[in-house]
Amino acid sequence: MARRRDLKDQQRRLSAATWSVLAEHGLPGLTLRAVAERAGCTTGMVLHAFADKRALLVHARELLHRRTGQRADAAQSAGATPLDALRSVLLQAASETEEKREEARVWIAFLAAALADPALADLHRRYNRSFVERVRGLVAACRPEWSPARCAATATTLVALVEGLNTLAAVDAETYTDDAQRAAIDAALAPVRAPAAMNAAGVAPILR
Amino acid sequence: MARRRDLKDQQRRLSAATWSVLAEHGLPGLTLRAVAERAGCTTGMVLHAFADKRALLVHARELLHRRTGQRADAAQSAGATPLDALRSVLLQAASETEEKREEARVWIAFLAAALADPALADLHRRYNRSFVERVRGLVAACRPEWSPARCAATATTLVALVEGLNTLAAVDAETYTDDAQRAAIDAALAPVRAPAAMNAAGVAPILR
DNA sequence: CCCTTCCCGTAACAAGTGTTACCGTAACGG
DNA sequence: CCGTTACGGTAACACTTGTTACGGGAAGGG
Repeated sequence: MARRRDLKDQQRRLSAATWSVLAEHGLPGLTLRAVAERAGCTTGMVLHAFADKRALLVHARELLHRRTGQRADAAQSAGATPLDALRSVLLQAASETEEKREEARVWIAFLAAALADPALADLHRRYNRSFVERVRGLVAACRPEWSPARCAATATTLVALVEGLNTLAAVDAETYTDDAQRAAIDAALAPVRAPAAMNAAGVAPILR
Repeated sequence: MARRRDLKDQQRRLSAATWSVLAEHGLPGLTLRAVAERAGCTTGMVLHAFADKRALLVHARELLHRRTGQRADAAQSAGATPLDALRSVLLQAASETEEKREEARVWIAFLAAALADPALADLHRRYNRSFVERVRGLVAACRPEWSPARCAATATTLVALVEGLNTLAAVDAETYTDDAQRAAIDAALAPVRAPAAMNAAGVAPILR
């Protein structure tokens, strides 16, 4: 026995290198050699830590979800009221900072890769649904009188808005500034905030 | 002089083939040979119609925008009232049908390519801004009393929602059904529909 | 009918890809 | 202090990529 390695740590480091390459050179620039160089090793070492390029992508995708999930956990538990928690979770998931915008670029690259790789597509679906589920729970906590269907619909809407903001801010940060994103999220939260929504006639109905 | 060709038509056909390949095999599967095969010709012919692979991508992106723009024009002019027009434009831009979801996949692939190609990124920004501008005009027509800033903010929000719906529906059509998308858009249109929005305290302020 | 003129398919090219096998080497156990 | 063993770097592999050069052949004009 000699010279044991920390496989988990290597995989973590290589996943981080994958994010970095994706953020800088996009999906077409993601080669094993680029990842290796970014991680400060060789392609041989990469394929000793992962069986495949796909395995590397899958692991990097999983780790990205875990990271964003932990951040969402923190934001959620930091909110005093359910509404605060919901707002924090949504804002934190959007692209306020340049770092977040970089993460959005990585997310888009993974999404594009998922369109060609069923395994990645499965991950994307699972992770996005867990995010929707988180938001749905928070919406339900904010408005206990709402029907489950209405909570679910609101959650999918909010998630779509946030991911849309991320997607567009990744390429056009000028149009989708952090202020614009905050305003969009607050506007979308209005029905959750208000004691009752208004219909087209201006009458406030009781929605369940 | 002999044997003249219809260059424009060739380019159109090749752009269509590019969309088809992108929708089916994603960005990694977009090779000149795949495009040529889909178009029923050879790579030589492709590179006689376009100087470059990038030129092909740019042209295909431009044509995609023109097509969606024309569809938006039709939806817009079909609406009897400004609100109808706005709603039609947004719904038509979302992914109601499988054909639209395919288009969304193509859009995502172009977006991912834009993250590695400044020319495509420029196109993306320009096209997205023109869409925001279209929506902004319609919002202003719906609510003439709103300030330009409020119209603009509402427009960016609506566009982000629609593109988010497209993005998520492209991979998870089960969660983001056409009904869910319609509900999301209608919910987001509520403030435009209602004569006045409500603030957090439930009081209806006059917003300019 | 021939001849010119322009297409476009063929096929080669060099570069870069993921992947594999191999071997030097560094570190641990005795 | 040395031998063993796993680790990881080297380098080659087969393949695909975008791109280029060239030649056959079809269509039009005279």
